[in-house]
Formats: sequence, structure tokens, C-alpha cells
Amino acid sequence: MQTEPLEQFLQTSTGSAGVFNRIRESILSGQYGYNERLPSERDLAAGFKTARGTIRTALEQLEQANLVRRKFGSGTFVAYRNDLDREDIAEETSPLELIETRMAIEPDIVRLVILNASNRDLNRLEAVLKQAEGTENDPNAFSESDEAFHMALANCCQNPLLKWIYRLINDIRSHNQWSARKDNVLTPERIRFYNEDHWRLMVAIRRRDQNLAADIIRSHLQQAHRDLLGQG
Amino acid sequence: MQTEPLEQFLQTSTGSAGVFNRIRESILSGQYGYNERLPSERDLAAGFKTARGTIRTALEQLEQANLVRRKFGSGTFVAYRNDLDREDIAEETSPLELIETRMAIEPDIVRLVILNASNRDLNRLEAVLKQAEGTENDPNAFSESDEAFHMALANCCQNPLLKWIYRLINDIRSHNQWSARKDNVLTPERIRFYNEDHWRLMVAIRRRDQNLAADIIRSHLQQAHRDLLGQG
DNA sequence: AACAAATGGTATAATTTTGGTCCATATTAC
DNA sequence: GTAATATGGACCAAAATTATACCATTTGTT
Repeated sequence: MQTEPLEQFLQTSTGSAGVFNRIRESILSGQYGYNERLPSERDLAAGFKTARGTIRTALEQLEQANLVRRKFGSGTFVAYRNDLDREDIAEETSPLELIETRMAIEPDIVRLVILNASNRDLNRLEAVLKQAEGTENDPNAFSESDEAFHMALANCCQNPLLKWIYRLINDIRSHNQWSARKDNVLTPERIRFYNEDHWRLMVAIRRRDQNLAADIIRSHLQQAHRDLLGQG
Repeated sequence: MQTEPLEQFLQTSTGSAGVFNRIRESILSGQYGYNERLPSERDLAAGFKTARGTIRTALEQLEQANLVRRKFGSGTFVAYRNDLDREDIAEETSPLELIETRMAIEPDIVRLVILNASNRDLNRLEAVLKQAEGTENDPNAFSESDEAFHMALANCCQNPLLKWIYRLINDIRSHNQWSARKDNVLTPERIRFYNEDHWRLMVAIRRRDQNLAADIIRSHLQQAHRDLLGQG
């Protein structure tokens, strides 16, 4: 059992600590997938040109760190999950991370909309926006039409890959409800503000004013971010 | 202790787990379509040079994972509906649209990396970068390590949703090969330029200089965009 | 309708592989 | 020099793999 400080242990590159670090890095960097079987202790020993006992102490540390799981007579398996599927992502994504992701993508979507959208696209967009009116007192209804508007925006960017990605984001957005917060956050006043943002954005897009539109969508999402944090 | 890359001896997946992984990959990558029949257990055994029992345990796991469905006396059939959209998107997306999408997302990924990545993350990133050296004369090798670097970048942003999205983009990127262009575009000179960009980006990230890093990644992608259009 | 071939399902025993344990010795670190 | 760690070997017990043989169902042909 090692008695050094953890940091020192983690930086060591020789002996069992070194083996521990190398395998740990390989697992953490996603080089080896979940449930994949590591080579046998004897093969690892041969690979690292070290004794089996050394490998074993390293594997014991890895097991203690919940990075691997060892089965008697079977093998050593990766227990660290680093590639999540869609359901896992939907479950794991926090409201903040969702906003963060939208802030990364939506300004560029708006930019592309301005460059590529036809007038018919914009008319369709405006039609969606009109449906959002009169939802000041119904957070759920507003939430739905808000999603519809942003989705319609993505549909106008003329880039099928971006459209597809935004649909995935939107799916995750509707999967996570945080409805408890919704009633607190989406007051009639806030809903009016959001709707005004949408209309100002619509006008900027019609004027094909990239900078203004990008600013609006950015501040729109930053406002949503602040509202989420309860910083008014 | 041995200090060569682990990949050399850690990569092999053996036994039923190995068969499981390889068939699973074939299904997920669309090599076997929905409802398509896999080879018989005996044929698979011959193909994998292993016993039928081993194949059977692998198939049992695949069935448990709802990837295949086995019918007595009939055969083993793919039960995984390969996200039809995704295949279509991969087919439909043009190189330009791909770059466009990456330009929308990667600058923000870099921003988040600077805000959230630990030193250990950055060391891992640098390790990936080092593997890309000496690929000036091998466009395919460079292409692979370039994908690995940008993916590693996404892995450092600490936002699982963004990570996941970038993985999808990267999958589509490797799905579409446009290898015909690759040899024209990825000259030794260009590869050197790209690698220099990566290192400059790495330095900017280490200095936690958001603006510089964002500029570098943006110009990096714009250069790729120009190269694609042959306006070098 | 009857048959034959191919398929997945089951059972079993021998063999191989794998992790678990112990120990005497050598090496390394402090 | 002392304590901690690494080494190399032997053996154990659990699990997986292999190699057969045979059963039950489906499928296609005659």
C-alpha cells in the first residue's frame, strides 16, 4: 500500500504506479470502451515488461478507483463509461449545459439563416412566432411555442447537418422538463420579454443584419441563462 | 518498465467479448442493415476461427442488448434500427456544410475548454497532438490524427452534450471520405500548416487566452474551407 | 405431403485461460 | 542499513473455450 500523497502517486511513471497511470489514462481518454476486456495480467506483464505482481497492484488500484472490474477466471473489464448514448445524454444534461450548448450553436444558425433563408422561409418563421402570442399566462404553452420557434429557425439555415443537430438538442430540451422551475422562471413578464426578443430577432433577420441578429440571440440565451440561475 | 504506446498490446479484444464487440460495431456502423440476417453460428465460428459456443455467448449478449433477434431454425437477425436519419444525413452532408457546422461549434468548444479543462486534460490533449507529428507525407494518417485531436478537444470541454454532438459530427466526418480530394488538398506543406495551427492553438489554450484560441480555430477552419474550394 | 438441408437450442466433458494466493529473493528508495 | 517495493515462480480455483453430439424448428424442394 502506497503512503505518498495522491498527486505524487499520480505523476509517477515507474513501477506499479506507472502502470496504473498508463492504463488509467487509456481508459479515461476513451481509448478503451466500456466493458471492454483488458489483456490478461500475464499479457500485461509481458507488454509492460514487468512482473505480474506489479500489474496486479496496479489493477487493484484501478479497481479501487472504479475504473475496472475484475472477474475471477474471466478477466479484467473496463468499468468506466465515457461514451454515452442518447438516452444517457438526455438524462445527464443539466439545464445549464443545455443553454451552454445552445449558445454555442444558435448564433451561427441565425447567421446562416440570414445568409441562406428565402422569403418564404421567413414568412413561415413569422407564422410560428404569431402562434406564440397570448401565452403569457401559460408557461407550458409558451415553452412549446418557444421550442417551435427556435426549431423553425434551425430549419431555415439550409444546412441539413446543423438542422439535424439542432433537432437533437431540441429533443433533449423537451425531454428535460424541470417543470418545477418553469413556473418560477416563466412569469408573464418574462414570457413577454422573451417574445419581444423573438420579434426583434425576426426584424433583424428580415433586415439581413447579421451582427444585430447575433447579438439578440446571444443576449436572449444569456437572459435565459440568468433566469435559470435565479439572478433575475 | 515498458514505455511504448499501450495500443500495441492493449488493443486486442479476445474471446466472446471480442466477437461481441466486432459484431456490435458492424451493426452500429450499418454494415448489417435492419432485419438483415447474420451468418449462421457455424459460419461465424468458422469466420472468427473460434468455437460455436463462443459465438453463441456473444450472440446471447447481443440479443440481451437488443441488437439482434434470434429465431429458432431460421437465423439471427439485426434488431437495431440504424437511426435512419443519421445515415441519410451522413450521405446528404457536403464537405462545405460539414466545415460550416464545425465553424459554428468548435470555437465555442475551445472557449469552454479554456474555461473548464484541467491540466491533466491538457496534457492528454498534447499527447494526442504529439502523435500527429511526422505525418506530413501521409494524408490518411494525418487525417486520422487530426480527427483525434479535434475530438480530444471536444472531450475536454466538460459538457457531455457538446461532447456527444461533436462525436456525431466526427462520425459523419469520417463517414464521408472525399478521399479523392484528400490527396490534392493535404499536401505536405498544408499538413505542416495545419499541425502548426494545432500547436499554436495548444499554446493559446495553455495560456487560457480565449480570444487568441478562438481566432486560431476559426482561421484554421477557414483555411480548411478555402483549401476545400481550391482557393488555397 | 414428404423429405432434406440448414438453422438455432441444448448438453457434456476435456482443455485452456484467467484471476487469486503465497513465498523466497532481488531491487529500489529513503 | 532499513523498509518498502518489485520480481519470478509455483500452485489453486473459477470461468471461459473447445470439440462433439444430438434435438427442435424453419425453410425450400421434390
